[in-house]
Amino acid sequence: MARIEGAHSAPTLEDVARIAGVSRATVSRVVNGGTLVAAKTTEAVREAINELGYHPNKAARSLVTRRTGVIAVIVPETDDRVFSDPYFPQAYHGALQAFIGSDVQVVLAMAEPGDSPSRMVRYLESGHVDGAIIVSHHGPALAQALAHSWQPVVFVGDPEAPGVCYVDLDNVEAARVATRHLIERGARRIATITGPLDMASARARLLGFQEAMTEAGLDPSTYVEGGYTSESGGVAAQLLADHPDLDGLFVANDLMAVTAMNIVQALGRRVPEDVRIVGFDDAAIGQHCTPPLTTMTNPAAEHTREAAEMLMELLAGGTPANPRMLAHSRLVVRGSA
Amino acid sequence: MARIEGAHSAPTLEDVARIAGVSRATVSRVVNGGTLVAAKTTEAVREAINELGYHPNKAARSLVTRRTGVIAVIVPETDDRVFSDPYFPQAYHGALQAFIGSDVQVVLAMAEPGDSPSRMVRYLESGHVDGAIIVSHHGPALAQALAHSWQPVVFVGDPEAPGVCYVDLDNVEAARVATRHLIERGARRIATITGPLDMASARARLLGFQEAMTEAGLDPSTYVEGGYTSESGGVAAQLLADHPDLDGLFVANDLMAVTAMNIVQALGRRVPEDVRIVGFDDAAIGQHCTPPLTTMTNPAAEHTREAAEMLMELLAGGTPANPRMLAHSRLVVRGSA
DNA sequence: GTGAAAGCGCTAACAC
DNA sequence: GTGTTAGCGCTTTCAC
Repeated sequence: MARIEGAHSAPTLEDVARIAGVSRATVSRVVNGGTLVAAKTTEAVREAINELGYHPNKAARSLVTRRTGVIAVIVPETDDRVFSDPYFPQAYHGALQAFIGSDVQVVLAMAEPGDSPSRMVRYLESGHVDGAIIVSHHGPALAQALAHSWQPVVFVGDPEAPGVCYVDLDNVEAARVATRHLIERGARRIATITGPLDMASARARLLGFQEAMTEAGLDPSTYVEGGYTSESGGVAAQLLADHPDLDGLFVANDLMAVTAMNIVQALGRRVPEDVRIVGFDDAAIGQHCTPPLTTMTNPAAEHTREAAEMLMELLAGGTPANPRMLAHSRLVVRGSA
Repeated sequence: MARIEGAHSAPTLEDVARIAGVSRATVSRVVNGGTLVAAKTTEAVREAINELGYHPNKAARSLVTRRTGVIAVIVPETDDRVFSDPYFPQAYHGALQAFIGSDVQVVLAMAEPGDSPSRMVRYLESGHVDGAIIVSHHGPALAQALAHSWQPVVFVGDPEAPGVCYVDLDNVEAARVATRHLIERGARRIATITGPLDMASARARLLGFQEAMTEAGLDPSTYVEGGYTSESGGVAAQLLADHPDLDGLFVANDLMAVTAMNIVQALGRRVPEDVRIVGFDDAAIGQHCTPPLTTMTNPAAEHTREAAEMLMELLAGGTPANPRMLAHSRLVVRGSA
């Protein structure tokens, strides 16, 4: 390696040690913790460090400690989706908060949904990160692959694989509440636009809808699958074409709900007079449409914060209580129902 | 995966070498490139690798190569801002594209604007990344600090520090074009809402506006500073209060422009009949408002893609042509002017 | 309280 | 073609 002497390579422990007149071991002690070292020695080392602008080499350190100090929030969605659904920033923010002050770095990794689980497992095992929080996974494949690995991983949302840590919301109950609200407001011919049915949350919300409908003696069979994206709310047109007498709509997230509402209105129905609509997630976008969207809260940041706690336990060698279910989602009544 | 040896530590080169009956060096050769190794040896090594589920240890590798294989897109803005302005996803996406297939990982790092430049320099020197693309910096402090470091870094937007690589748009010219369009459409009493004036792009757009106004013999002095955020478009109210006869408005980005348009309309003016508005960035949000927003394009993805190319040159030890100015911004005429 | 010394897993000369 | 041999910069027993 043609590393010319005199060329500025970063200062090492060795350099600091020489200048401070101590051994590498001592410098190392000062850098990590500083106890068990004489005050004046510490002082001398500190000075040398400043003088040199010394900075520990991460690679060398993590080679021996087997820790990188980085955890990832992994979102198996395309980046444009991650950036267009306000759920994700909230989720990311929660993880960030949990690690504030703890000098671990939190990176956001977006994976294409097409990516094989093995590609993600490989990423996790590649040594870039110490552990991960997985948000918005589709199907059990990834979790199953991870279950056999020894990677510290926590899912947000039911991983559908035994032994894998996760935190979740009671989506079934939340959907029931939303649907009952529609019914209370007088809706009878109610449909739901679901999320992608390869996601547990989407299926749970569908189930909750169906339970509430059945419980009220109404027909629970009308639903169409969406994709949690704004555009996929467009299936509302289809719904209305097939069921012109529709008078209630539970939409599995707000992004779709706003689109659906626009379509319903464009098709000449009034909201909420003709069609009542309840969304899910309590996204900001729902506050600014006309009428404002009635919705269910979905504390994404709390989820990831909780997941981060579990991950820290895992990282510390512990076995966190699993799963961790969050307090129920709340109904936010605004104008659309 | 037959992980024997009680304690499951990950398999190493050594393990592979032993099983394949070759030396560590040979395994290393196979792992990196594979040339200069006999076909059958390669084969044997490959088998051993699969059998063991071997995966190179990143820390060990980067300790010797002095490369991490990670580059960062650094955005010195709060995460909520990064997630609310569509400019950033585009910028990030461009960087991602540039590195497709090149097995370097691109991480998105958001730094609080309050962060001292030294904190960011420290991050860059910490060894987590090989280099960085800086997007949306405020003021020259960071670039100046970086200029004295030997970190490979490319800025998007004028760093205002000599010797620092960057790519930029001709914001002055773009603002001129936007302003002239307003004038052509009959506006005479025109104001501008600028971006944060600690950013070079904001000042350049202000300058372009003033030049175009002066050139047309109009009063160039009416402007108010915004923050490139949606809320900061609210300064339009102030502007209209102070200048009730305003008939044209150049807004330095679309987020602010849409807010400004709403306010203008709420205050009883028609757009574009009473007040003509031109925005900047060509964000999707501008297409969905009423009337659709006339705006200037801002190819964020191209910028970062270009920046990524420069960064690769830097990383390869080259000296890229600097700065790199992108093709001009284009006027997109829609309904608001 | 401090130093000496042994690696962590890998790459890259340099021999053969 | 392949093996041998030095380290990369750090942490961490284990003596002293």
